[in-house]
Amino acid sequence: MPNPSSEAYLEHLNREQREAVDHFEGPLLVLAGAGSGKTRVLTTRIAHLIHERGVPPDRILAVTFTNKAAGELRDRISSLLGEAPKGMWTGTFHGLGARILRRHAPLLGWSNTFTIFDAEQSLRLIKKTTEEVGLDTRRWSPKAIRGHLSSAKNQLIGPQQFVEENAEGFDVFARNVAKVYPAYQKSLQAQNAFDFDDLLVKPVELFESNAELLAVYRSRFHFLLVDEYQDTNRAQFRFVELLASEHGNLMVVGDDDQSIYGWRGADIRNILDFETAFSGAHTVRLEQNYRSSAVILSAANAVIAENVDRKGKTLRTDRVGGEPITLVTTSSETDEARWIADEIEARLSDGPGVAYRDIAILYRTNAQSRALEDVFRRRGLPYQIVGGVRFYERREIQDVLGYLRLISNPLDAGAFDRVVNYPRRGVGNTSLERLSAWANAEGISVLEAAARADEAPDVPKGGARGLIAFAALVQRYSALASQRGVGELLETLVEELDFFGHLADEGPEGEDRADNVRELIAGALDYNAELLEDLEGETLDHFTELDLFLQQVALVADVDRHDPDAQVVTLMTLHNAKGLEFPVVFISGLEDGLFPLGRAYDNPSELEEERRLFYVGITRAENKLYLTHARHRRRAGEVMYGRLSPFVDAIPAHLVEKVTTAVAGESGGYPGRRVDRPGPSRSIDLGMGDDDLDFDAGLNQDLPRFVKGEAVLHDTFGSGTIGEIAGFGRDLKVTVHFDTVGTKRLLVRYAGLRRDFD
DNA sequence: TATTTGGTTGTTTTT
DNA sequence: CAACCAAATA
Repeated sequence: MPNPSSEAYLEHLNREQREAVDHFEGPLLVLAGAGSGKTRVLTTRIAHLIHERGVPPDRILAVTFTNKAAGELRDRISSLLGEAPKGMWTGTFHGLGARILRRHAPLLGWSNTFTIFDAEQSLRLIKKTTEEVGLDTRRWSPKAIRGHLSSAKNQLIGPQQFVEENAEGFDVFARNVAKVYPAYQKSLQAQNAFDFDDLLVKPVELFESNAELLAVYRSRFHFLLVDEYQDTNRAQFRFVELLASEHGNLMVVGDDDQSIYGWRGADIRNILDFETAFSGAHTVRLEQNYRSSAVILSAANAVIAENVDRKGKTLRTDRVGGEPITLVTTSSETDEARWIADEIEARLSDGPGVAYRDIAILYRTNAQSRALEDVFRRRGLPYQIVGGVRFYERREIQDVLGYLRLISNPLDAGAFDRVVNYPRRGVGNTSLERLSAWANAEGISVLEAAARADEAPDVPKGGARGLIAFAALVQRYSALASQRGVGELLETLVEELDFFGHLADEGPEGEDRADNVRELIAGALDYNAELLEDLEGETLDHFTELDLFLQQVALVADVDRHDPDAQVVTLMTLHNAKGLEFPVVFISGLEDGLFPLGRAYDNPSELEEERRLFYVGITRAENKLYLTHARHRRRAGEVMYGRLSPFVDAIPAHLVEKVTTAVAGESGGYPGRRVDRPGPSRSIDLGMGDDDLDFDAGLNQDLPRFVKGEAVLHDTFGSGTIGEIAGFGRDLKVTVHFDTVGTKRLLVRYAGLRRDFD
């Protein structure tokens, strides 16, 4: 958008958008359909508040769903205004919570330099706590306990209340959680740590118990804006309510049809009941879509219309027609991946217009990325995976971060356990157990105890030596942390510990791990603390750059690391795709049981949430949508057979063009209709029916024919060459010399061999 | 104390 | 088919 001198920017808005932007005081609900320009509305309204209404930027608080969105919001407002909105707070609920707690944690009994435990760390602590209260962690899975704890927290149920309600209840599981919860919370505090959920819960607690402080924040933030409001949970609602109920200057933007976080406590009623919660609310509906083709939009509308629990709206577009949606039947996940790769290559070589970065492949579960990744890697197709095995959760990264955490927070027991014997210092379990017993008896932290390990009774000599050296190292770096930047600190540390040397000893994987550590160091060197706390230097003084770096590490999401400008294809889960858009989108794995997941059938509202997720996926696409499914797929080590997802049935047949891959067409099973792959840029006129998917493939029952010396691919054994051929028909056997796993004799019928064209 | 092994477990989705 | 963990060993 241009940089306007006065109200020029309003001209780029449609009537409804303008209405929202013009709204000044009082509650406002913006029901914004997918692709309806809500980000533009949000940014323009903030700019408008500042520029036209004279609201000082530091009176504004804007909550976004990701850190990246917060950054973009800031940038766009800056370019509208011609200067940065100084003093405006933007961030995720978690980020803002952390920011508030950084200032006031002492009021709650934590210190300002608290650590944020990520999901991994809280899981470890939960496990430890569960054991300590005498429960068997095999019977009571820490993950399940974490889930319950998290949902309790998200409903603002504290340990005390939870115990009151569940300790005597009939639900055994809840009774056990009631044992763990208070102990867990106590341990967090003892380590001066908050978990993710605390970042939402504790600020609420702070405000509820401290009227003066609440008053300060209420007047500080005279205007609140919340994006993706449909995905807020109870704690987030309360946070917003506390700040906004008095002045009522609250704008929320959301789409009930895109609510996909019910499983983590998001309450769709927050948006459905907004008008009752904030009386006098004004509502604006944005139903004009500027993103997708008419074909894609009709499909999206048809899919979401099947849901019952919704406010109901229909997206419109001025665009007409568009490329048909391509529905692809493939044989297996590898076949699916291969077809997708072929299609991408075909589209790209077809001419200009589409680039790698215009393409996204979406899936329901992270595990599905593997098959795609394998094929892409072999083909040399550039890609980036968002999510999955998270960068910061990788073992080697956790090891390095463990040191940093301990250096930053000497009370962090989890970090201590993690790194005390890595690299090896001769400190084993016996040493640690005796040490921690002694630490408890003395009432000192494990790190202090380690420093004086020679005073502790029965700690083996070798162990004690290692412990003392370890503690000395940590203390030395703690002192260093206030003088050096994180990057430098990290470089020195990795050097001193000879991290790369140890990784190299681990074999080929070590090289990848070393690369990851290098990337982390590069990130740390790049890190600039001033950017994080873009204002209000007062808080900066209390913390080392290391503290702030660790906070940032804990709060960045996978999507935040997504680079939309990189010339690569993007692979991610549908959840991560929320809020993004791509000219070309593949939604893969559309099998009944996978998407929707089988267990969603237990509960109508879960099924509706899955359908919303599908809707979110469809509406990410601007020009072309592919839906792919595989007849069978390996899941958790087992072969799963799945019919086409029933979600696809809702899409009117005339919008869809069906394709079956060569492999799927030949390999028997459920023969489908074969259609040649359409030219990439063909456009259909809407209205031509083409419905029959069924059985006319009887002639293709025979198996693929192989010749001696031919290159073939096997799902698990990889590539190889055909040797002897024996038998015929159903009993056709071949000997295959595989490149990596040697020679195998296989029954062609079961082997799923494919010709290797690469 | 360190390493190996065998068994178990699990796949939704994430800040 | 993994990754992860507890128990058995060197």
